[in-house]
Amino acid sequence: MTGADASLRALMGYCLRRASVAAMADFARVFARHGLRRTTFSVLALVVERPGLRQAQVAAALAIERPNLVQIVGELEGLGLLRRETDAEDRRAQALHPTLEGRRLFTQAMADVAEQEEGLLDGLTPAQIDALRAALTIIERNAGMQREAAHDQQVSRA
Amino acid sequence: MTGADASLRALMGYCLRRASVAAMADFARVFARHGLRRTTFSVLALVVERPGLRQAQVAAALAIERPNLVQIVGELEGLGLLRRETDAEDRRAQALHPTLEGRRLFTQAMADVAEQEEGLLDGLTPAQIDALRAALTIIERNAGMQREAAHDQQVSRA
DNA sequence: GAAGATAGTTATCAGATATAACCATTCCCG
DNA sequence: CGGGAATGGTTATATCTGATAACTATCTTC
Repeated sequence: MTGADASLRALMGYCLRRASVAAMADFARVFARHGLRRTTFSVLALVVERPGLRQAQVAAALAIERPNLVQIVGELEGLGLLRRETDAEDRRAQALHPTLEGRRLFTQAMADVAEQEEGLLDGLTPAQIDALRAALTIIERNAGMQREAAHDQQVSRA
Repeated sequence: MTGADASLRALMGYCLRRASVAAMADFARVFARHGLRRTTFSVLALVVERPGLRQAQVAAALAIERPNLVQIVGELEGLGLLRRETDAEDRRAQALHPTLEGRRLFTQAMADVAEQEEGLLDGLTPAQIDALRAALTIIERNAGMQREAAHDQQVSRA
């Protein structure tokens, strides 16, 4: 019963999702070892890289809906990995700053994640890896553009 | 605020997921135009390609849990796109056969999906596309192997 | 200063996926 | 042959993720 999904394998979307789901399952275990989830890891990464970012900016950068980010940031704050600070210039905004523990834990988690990635990319040359990243970026952009176009259509129809 | 996620972009897993999520959102709209969802489309594809497949075989091929497949097959059956037939050789098993309407609708849906894919892969050469598919296959396999290894560890620990 | 936009929050919901338990049937082996 | 283990399908349920609507507080604009 090998290759029953041959016709689906011809679709890049299918390959993309199967690879993504399989890879995410692996990463989830790595995140869990550090008490994180995929989303909390991503947010922490962003906050460590760019301290002072506001929640809305984090949400936009990671394509997370703001309401969902509230819970994620709350979890990270509860873990003592970051803290919310009301922005002095705009008292509506919450600027996010990593704690020392947040930076420390992120460094460790990122090292683990990188190691996991090595195993995931085993069998690919550096050139192939670069090409893969480039291709994925193009796909993401194309998808976004198609979605926008469809949305525009809807709007103009209205 | 462009490129706030630069350090995450260095992770292939991040690029993979962003691309996958964006692409799936597009495909979902295509599926919906035919009254399908991603999972029902996949199952229908398999049943059209390999009539007579049993549910457990479909579930294994698509990495869907059997309980979840029940609902999916039920939906397709309700739409009149396939029918369940108790297997003569094993009266526990349900062999799945596409209806004429099922084949017809799948052909149309697949054409639409293929067209969507073209747009998604815009800017990639055929060689790049082949390389991408190959890379995704390797990643999926690597991920599966790492998961198995981790699982084996757990088992031997028990 | 009023109207509208924006940041964060709350509550809620929809969807997909995973788990446990159950019945019917088949397989395997003593 | 008979009985226990394994398998196929099903049901019910839990979980987890992401999406939407509506609210408050604050800021912006005119």
